[in-house]
Amino acid sequence: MADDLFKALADGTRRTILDELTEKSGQTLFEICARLSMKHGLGISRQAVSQHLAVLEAAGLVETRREGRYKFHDLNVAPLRHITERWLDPHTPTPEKDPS
Amino acid sequence: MADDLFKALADGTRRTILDELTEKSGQTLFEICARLSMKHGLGISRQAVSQHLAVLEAAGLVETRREGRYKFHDLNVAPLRHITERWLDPHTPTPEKDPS
DNA sequence: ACTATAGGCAAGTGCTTACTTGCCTATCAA
DNA sequence: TTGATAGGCAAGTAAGCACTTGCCTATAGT
Repeated sequence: MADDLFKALADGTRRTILDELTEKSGQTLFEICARLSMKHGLGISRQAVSQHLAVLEAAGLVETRREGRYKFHDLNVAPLRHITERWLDPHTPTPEKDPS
Repeated sequence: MADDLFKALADGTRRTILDELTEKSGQTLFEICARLSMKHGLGISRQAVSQHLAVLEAAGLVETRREGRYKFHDLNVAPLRHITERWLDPHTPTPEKDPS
């Protein structure tokens, strides 16, 4: 749960994708590919981006909706809100389950 | 910079170490090893913990001070404070440098 | 001096992961 | 129906990472 979230954030390309979705939510896979290539000079294949989006979706950071042949990707920042609380607020520690 | 931080947080054992340092700051390597083993049932070698601490230190999350043959590890939560701001506050996006 | 304790260094191993390549399905426009 | 566009699936590769093993240094107690 928390593991998926931190693992998703561990990759720089995925964080850049979150940046792009922050700037404009509801983008398609191809739109994200184009932006990564144009704005960030990332020479990355469509499948690689697709796999990154799957990781972000598994972490709950991205939600998708299908419309015809398009699939739109929306950002969900809710999981990000309290991920650092367990260390920033020493009064109410929320120890994680031992890593499995 | 931000990459080191997120990479450091990506591992569950390292997050548990941060939990332990939150509970009691200024622990030695052996003390941390003992706690991981006792409280969390982690069968992990001293060197593994040492390497985790090095990663946390590179990320700025842990600071160390030597005293005689002891080396104490202190938690520094400052880097954690604003890591999600770039996505939580859409008005002032802080786009990361392209991943190197 | 000898021994125990606290820690560091470096090479090796096996699993994970980011990425590619190739092919396949589905929707829309002509 | 044909062709183009948007996306998915699966196997393979190469690099990264967590962890171990073995040995070495330094401080402290006897």
